[in-house]
Amino acid sequence: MNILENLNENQSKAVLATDGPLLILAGAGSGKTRVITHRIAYLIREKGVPPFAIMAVTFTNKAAGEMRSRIIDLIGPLGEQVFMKTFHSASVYILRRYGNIIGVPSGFTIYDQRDQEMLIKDILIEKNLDPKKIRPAMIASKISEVKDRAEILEGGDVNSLLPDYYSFSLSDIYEQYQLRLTASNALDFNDLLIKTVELLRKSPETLAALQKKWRYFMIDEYQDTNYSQYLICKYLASASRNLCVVGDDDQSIYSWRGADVRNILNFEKDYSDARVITLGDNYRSTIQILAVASSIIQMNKFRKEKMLNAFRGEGEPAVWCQANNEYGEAEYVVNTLISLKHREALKNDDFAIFYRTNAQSRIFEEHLRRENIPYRVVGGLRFYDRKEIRDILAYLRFITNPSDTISLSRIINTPARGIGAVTVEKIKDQAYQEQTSEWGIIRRGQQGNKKTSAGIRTFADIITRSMEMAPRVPTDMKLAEFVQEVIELSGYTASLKNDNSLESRSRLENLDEFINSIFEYQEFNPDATVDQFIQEISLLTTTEQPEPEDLPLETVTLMTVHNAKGLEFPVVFLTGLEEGLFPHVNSSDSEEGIEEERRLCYVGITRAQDRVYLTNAHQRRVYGNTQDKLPSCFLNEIPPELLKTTTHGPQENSISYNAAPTWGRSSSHDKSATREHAPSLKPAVSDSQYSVNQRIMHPRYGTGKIVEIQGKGDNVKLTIRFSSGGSKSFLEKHTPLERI
DNA sequence: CTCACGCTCTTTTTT
DNA sequence: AGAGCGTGAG
Repeated sequence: MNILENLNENQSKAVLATDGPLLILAGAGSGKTRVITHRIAYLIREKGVPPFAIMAVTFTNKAAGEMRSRIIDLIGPLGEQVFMKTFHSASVYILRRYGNIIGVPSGFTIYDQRDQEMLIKDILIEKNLDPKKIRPAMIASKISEVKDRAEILEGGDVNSLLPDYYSFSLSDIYEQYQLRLTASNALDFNDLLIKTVELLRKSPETLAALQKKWRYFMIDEYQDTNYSQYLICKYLASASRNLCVVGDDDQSIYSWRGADVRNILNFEKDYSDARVITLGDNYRSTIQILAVASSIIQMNKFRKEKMLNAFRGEGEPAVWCQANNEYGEAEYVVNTLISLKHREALKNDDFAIFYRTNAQSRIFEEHLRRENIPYRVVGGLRFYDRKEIRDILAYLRFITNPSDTISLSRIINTPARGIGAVTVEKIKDQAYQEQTSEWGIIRRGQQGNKKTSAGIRTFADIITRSMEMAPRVPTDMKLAEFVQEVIELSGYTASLKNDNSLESRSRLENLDEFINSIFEYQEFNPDATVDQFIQEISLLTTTEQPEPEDLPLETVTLMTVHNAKGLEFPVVFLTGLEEGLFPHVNSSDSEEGIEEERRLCYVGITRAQDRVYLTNAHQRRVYGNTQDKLPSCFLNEIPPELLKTTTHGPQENSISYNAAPTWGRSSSHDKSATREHAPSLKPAVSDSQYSVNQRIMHPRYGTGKIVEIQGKGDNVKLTIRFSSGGSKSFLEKHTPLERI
C-alpha cells in the first residue's frame, strides 16, 4: 500500500516533511485529519519510527480515539501504541508517574468546575461572604482565567492580576482556594497543565526521560492552545525538534478559555527553520456553501488573509429562514429535515442541528420526538454530571483520597443517615482543633446523639471496608465488581429502591449504565487501578460517554457550534442567528469578541457538505419571557444573491425584522414577507431609567459609571465601567443599581 | 434531622 | 420555564 496515494501535492509534502519543526495551516475541510493520520502512518511504516515514540495531541478524547482507529485502519494494530491523547490526559499520564517529584502524589483527585464552585462556596462562607451575592461560578471563572495567563508561569505577581472588589479581595480567595486544593490533594483542570509545566522545568531528569520516550510530536488544533500547552510542546520537543503543529487561525474559538492564537501565528518566529505548508483545497463543501462561509469570515480584521479553493460542484444555495419564534424555527427545521430526507433519500445521520447555547436544544428535541425522529444531543449535561453518578464518583474519590473534603461533604449524608449540617460543622471544628483530618475524626466515631453517632459509624464502616477492598483492584477483584460493591455498601441502591418513584427508577437505570460502562472500560484497561479510572473519567467529555443501549444507529445530531468543530455533515442547520444570541450578548462588547463569534459562525457553516440552512426567530423566550430579536449581523454580511430566503410561521403581527433593508427581496416560498415599514437596523431610542454618564453603585462590583445604554424595554443593556477598573454589561431589568 | 413547598436567579461556549 | 436553594413544619 502506498501511503501517499490519494493525497494532493501539499498533503503529500506535509506527510513527507517528517523531521524538524513544521507548521501546517489547514483550512476547513482541507483533509487535515487525513494528513495527520497518514503522516503518522508514514513515520511508522516508512521511517521505522516506533509507534510509542510518537506523541499526538488532539482536542478531545473522542478526536483522539477516532484518529487512533484511522491509523489502525492504515497500518494495523501497531497503531494502538501511538501515544494519542488530549493535553489534559497527557498531563495526567505524566503527573501520575513523575508528579511526586514536585509534590503531586499519584492519587490526586481532579476537580472539575462544579467541584471548584463547591470549594469556593465553602471559602466564601468561611470568609462571611454571601455566595448568593458573590457567585462562586464567577469566582471560579476569574481564577481559571488568571491561571490561563502566561504571567502565572513566568513568575509574575498573580495577586496583581486579581482585582480587589468592592466587598472582597479576589486574591485572598484565590490564595485560600489554592491552599484548599493542596490540602485536598486535588488539582483543577488548569493545574493539570500548570503542574506539568512546573515538573518539566524543575526536573531535568523527567524532561530527559520524556524526550527519550517521545521523539515526534503532532499537535492538532494548535490555534486553540493556551500558554501552558504551548510550553509543554516547546519543552518536550526541544531535544528532537520534531514538532508538527496543525491549525487554522480562522477556527480559533476558545480564547475565553485562555487559548492564544498567537501561538500559531508566531510559530515561524519561535522556530526560524520551520517549514510551512498550507492546505487550502477544500474537498468538503459545495461552492455555494464556501461562498457563504468566506463572505462572513472576510469581515474579520484580525486574520491572515487566505482563500479556500473549492473542489466540489456548485451545489444548492444556502437557505435563510426567518421564523416567527423559536417554535416556528424548530418546526421549520424538522419539516425541512423530513422532506429532504424523503426527497433526497438521506439518513438521519446526515443531519446536524447546531446552536449557540445548550439551552436551545430543548425545543428541537421536543419537535424531533413528536415526529419520532431519533436524535442524539452531544454536550449539555454530561452523563457523569448526573447527581447519582457524581455521588458514586464522590465515594470512589474519597475512598482513594480521604483528604478530598469536597467529596466527603457530598457523601457523608448521602443517602440520608442522620448526619446534618450541625454535625458536619462539629466534625470540621474538631479536626481543626486536633490538627487532624476530618476523616480522622469520623473514623473514630462517637459524635453527637445516638442517631447521629450511629450514622457516623455506618459511614465510617462503609468507607473503611471499601478502602480495604480498593487495593485488590485489578488483581483479585474487577473494577466493575468493586464499584458495584461500593454502591451496594453505601446504601444508595437500597434507598433508591425504597423510594420507588419515576425519578429514582431512572437513577437506578443510570447506575446500571454506569456499571456497564465500567465493564467496557476494564476490557480495554485491564490494569487500571481505581484512582486511575476516576482520573480518566474526570476528563471525559460529553462526546464519549456511555450512550443508552437502545439508541438507534442512525440519529440526527444536535450540538453547540463549539462541539461541532472537526466534524462534517451533509446537511447543517445553523440556528438561533439573532443579535444577542449569536453573536452572544456577552461577546458583543468588544471587537475581538465579535470576531470570535464570527469565527464560530464560520466553523458552523463550514461543517456542511451539501446543504446549509441558516435560521433565526423574531421572538424568543429568554428567562421565561418573550423578547423581540433582530437577525444576526452575520446574516447581513452574506451577499443576498448567495441566499435563498424564506419565512416560517405567521409574520403579520411582527414589526419588520429584515436585517438588510436595502435588499428588499423575498423568495417564492415567502408567504408573508412583504414589509411595509422601513426596518430600523438599530433598536429605537432606549427607554432606560438611567442615562449615560450616570454614576451608580452595583451591589456586587461597587461604584461605576454608565458608559453605554442599548436596547429597549426588557432588553435594555447597560455597559458600566467600574471604579475597580473593568467594565461589564448588564440587563437593566436584572440589575439593581443605586444612583449616586 | 428530613422533607416539601415556594422563592429566586438564571444562560455562553468546555478541557 | 426550570433548577437550586432556603424556610418552616413534622
